[in-house]
Amino acid sequence: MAAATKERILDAAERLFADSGFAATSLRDITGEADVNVASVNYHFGSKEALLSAILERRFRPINEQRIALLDELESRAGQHGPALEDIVAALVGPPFHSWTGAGSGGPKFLKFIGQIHSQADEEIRAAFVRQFDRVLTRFTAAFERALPDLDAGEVTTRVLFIVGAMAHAMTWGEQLAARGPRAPRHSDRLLDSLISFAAAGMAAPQLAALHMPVAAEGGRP
Amino acid sequence: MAAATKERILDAAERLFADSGFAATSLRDITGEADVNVASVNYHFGSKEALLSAILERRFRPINEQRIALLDELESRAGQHGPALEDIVAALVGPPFHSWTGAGSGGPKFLKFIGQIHSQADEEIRAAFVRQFDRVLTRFTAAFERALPDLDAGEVTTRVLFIVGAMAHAMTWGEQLAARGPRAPRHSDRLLDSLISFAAAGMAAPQLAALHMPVAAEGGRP
DNA sequence: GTATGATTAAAACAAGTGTTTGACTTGGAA
DNA sequence: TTCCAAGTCAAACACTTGTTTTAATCATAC
Repeated sequence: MAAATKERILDAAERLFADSGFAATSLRDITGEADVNVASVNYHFGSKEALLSAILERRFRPINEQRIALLDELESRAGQHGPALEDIVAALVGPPFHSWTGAGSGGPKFLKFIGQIHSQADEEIRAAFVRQFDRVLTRFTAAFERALPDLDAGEVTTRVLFIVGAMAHAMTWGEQLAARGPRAPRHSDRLLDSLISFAAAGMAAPQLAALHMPVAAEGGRP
Repeated sequence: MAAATKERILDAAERLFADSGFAATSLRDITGEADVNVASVNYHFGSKEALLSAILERRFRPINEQRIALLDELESRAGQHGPALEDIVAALVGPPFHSWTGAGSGGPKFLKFIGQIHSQADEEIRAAFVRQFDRVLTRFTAAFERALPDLDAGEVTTRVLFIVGAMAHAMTWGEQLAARGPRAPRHSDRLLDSLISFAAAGMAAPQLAALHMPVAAEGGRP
């Protein structure tokens, strides 16, 4: 019964964190939903924060490993010019989406949870998350830099940030806006296709060469 | 002294909400930072939730009004084809950025606060925010639809969602990633320029006509 | 001057927080 | 059967939460 309890807590917590956020969800909300005793969270995980870490570990590790595996494969197949832009984008944003319909589990709530986490500003949560994501960001930034030699490094990082934000936002709000009738945004596979084509085009946009401040902005930033 | 207290509370709360989120920030954190009594929040605003509403009101109303005013002006100037894509994008994402350096106030923290709010999944907060933003979303979706007649309506809504997400994410995380040395993302004016050119290019991306599932996906979705 | 209404202050409120305790129940191994 | 570690449970822990109360203070009009 031990494993069952742990899993039940993880599932319930993930669901509730997705809906209400980390701080606004109490342990009693979680244990109530999971139908277990309050003390079991601290028995199995140690603390509420550690529970969050466990969720991150369970879900994001496979996702980030898949991202990097996909990128590895793309780069080994590609010629000296590196993989195509769309493929890099797909390797970056695809895994979180596929964890939806993927075998193990997840469910729509997990997409919302990803969106939540990506935008949680709490220092501790952010630290735990950045630790997981940093290697991915570095690898993909490098890949994009090779595919887009006209952009300088800072611009590439900025645009990767845009892509991740677009993804997270769509995940968090997609459900809510699905009620917009004919103007409702797509979701699932179609949403992923939209995101990939949007992000690839955005990535490939020409870099404006200091349009508004032609000279003053050229100096190094402290 | 009354006005001073109210303003001090608003400023402190905005700053702290930006850093830690709504739920994780206590009234005592706020009143401590603002150097006022705990009771003054409930005296001046009525409740913690109402304080958040007051912040939204103070900041987002002018921003959303400016967005729509800019769009009005663009459309009155433009020919029958409507305004240019970049201009629409700029009218959408410019105002929140300019509230940074703009007269009244704001400060960098306000950008982070916007990012927070845009991604808060709490039902009450979201409701208050959507109320403010819905008109903007409708107007801009219509403008984009006219500028991009090849996209269907749902796709336009989806991409507006992407843009808002990219903006919010950059605002929330930009500060954190500014320490990335040569690969640091830009911020302020440069960040806005990057966002506009990224978003306009993404908006103009060709719509994939059900690439991966040519037939099966054509049926209506339940 | 006093009276008056608005603002501030200290203290207390009940409810909820994450966490810990210690007794109780299990399921197998010896 | 006896034993023991693993797990569960109700209860309590100390503390924080948003809110309210009541008294003190303030500015200002009379």
